[in-house]
Amino acid sequence: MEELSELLLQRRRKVDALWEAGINPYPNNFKPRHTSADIIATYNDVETLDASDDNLSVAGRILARRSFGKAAFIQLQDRKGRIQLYVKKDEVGDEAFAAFETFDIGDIVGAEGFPFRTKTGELSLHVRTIRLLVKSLLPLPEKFHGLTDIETRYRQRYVDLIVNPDAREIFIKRSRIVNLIRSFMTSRDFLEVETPMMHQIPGGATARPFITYHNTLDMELYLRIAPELYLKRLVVGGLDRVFEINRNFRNEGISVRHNPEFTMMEFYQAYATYEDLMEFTEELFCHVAQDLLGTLDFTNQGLDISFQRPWKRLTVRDAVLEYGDIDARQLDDRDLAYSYSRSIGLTLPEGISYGKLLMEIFEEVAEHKLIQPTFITAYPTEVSPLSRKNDHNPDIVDRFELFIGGREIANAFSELNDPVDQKERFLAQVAEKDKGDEEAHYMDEDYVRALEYGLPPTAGEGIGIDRLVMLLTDSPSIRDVILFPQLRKEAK
RNA sequence: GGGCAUGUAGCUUAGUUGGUAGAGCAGCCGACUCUUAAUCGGCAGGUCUUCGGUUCGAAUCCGAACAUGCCCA
Repeated sequence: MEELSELLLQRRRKVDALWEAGINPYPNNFKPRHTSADIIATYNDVETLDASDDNLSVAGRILARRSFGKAAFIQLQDRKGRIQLYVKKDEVGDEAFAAFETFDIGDIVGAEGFPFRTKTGELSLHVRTIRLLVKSLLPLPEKFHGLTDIETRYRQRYVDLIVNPDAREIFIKRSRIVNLIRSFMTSRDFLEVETPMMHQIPGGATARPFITYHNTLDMELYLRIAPELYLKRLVVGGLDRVFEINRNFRNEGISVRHNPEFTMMEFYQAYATYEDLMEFTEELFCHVAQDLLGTLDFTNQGLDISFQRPWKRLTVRDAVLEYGDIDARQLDDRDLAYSYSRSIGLTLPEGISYGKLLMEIFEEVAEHKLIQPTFITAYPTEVSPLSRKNDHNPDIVDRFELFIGGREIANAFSELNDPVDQKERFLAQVAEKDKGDEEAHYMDEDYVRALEYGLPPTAGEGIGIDRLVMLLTDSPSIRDVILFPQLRKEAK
């Protein structure tokens, strides 16, 4: 038997009393014809409301209540916002008013009435009828401070959404951002597709996968770490421009920038290069920012950020030279570069390859300083097993990553479409895996077979949607832009 | 995985040197027909995250566990 506090028992007794009086506390026969925003939009600028005999109806949750014996104001919240209701005993009748007096903050009600302005000028609904639609059993957080405990905000996001308008606003903006991206892609003649989330061979990224199991097929499956290899199979199949906005899963640490499942848009365009995608990315991001924020200049965590084009472009090497305390002669010499890595506090394996060493140094000295949008190019071939080698220098690939606010936001490259080269790169990855690198790529024979049929020259890109939303909503943690972020089991 | 911090009523919190927990909001009862954190009077609400230790005595000191946050890996 669950022990309930007096507070909770009181609410349950109210429900029992309703059932005993023959009243269903959870009816579903009220259809609101208006929202709070409809009413404000229609009447806010109307001078004289007294003569209005419009009959409006709204439904929503009671957030606050100010009673005066035979009349009361309540604040109602619906999906569009909040509106004040004025309930007067003379207007609704003795019986309905008596019922109204039992309503609690948190209850959901339906009301009909006419618009009017209070003495202080607030547009409100003068209620003719009001009734209970849902009896709430749990008390809401207090009205002034709201819910601030961050753990409860994540665990009980439904409460957060009720009482914190800022939280609601972030998720409304998130939806708009995704819609803007989708319509932009569609307007450029990209086809939206859905590829498998459960992979027999996890591929397309350097990451550890989650493993699951299919009973009937009696086999292990991996939650996808990226859709890349499937999307490129579609380009082989003649779907020359495709995109997918969906979840990826990576079995790695959790931080303010990482959630085990996160949303990525990947897209592939045949007959394009990674340089074309830099232009494309600038256009896409500017389109989204302009529509969402009305500007290309905004702040993120106290930093001024500008999307004004063109965006800076730097090679990995030049970024290290610009932001690190090392000159070209040292950086280009493997042993001197290794010494430098030690001097800045990195402890890397003695035998680390030059490419990996360069990337470690880049991440340490440059990444967090890339505040304004910056395309970093010329990645080492060995850390880019799916990218096309540069025509003039086979040690680097035609790839960029986009950094904004010190965070990686996107990753793109001209695709490796030489099946022989691809097979060799997979074999190199398998060798790394055999040496104990759990993040190294798996061999995917079918993907190589697809390339043997011929992948058109193509460029592709992945954009981290959660991080983009963080950027555009000025959110400090990825958990602020994911409705239900991953947490440990709740303590009892 | 490591370091630091936090955990008190439904929510937001106070709690001094160790002496058996105090408030605001929410709730309940009462008054009030234009409030905006409404106001006024009264009442009730606590296994101080959990387990163990020190002590005559622990919310407070010590240890461990659990959860969360930040930083690092």
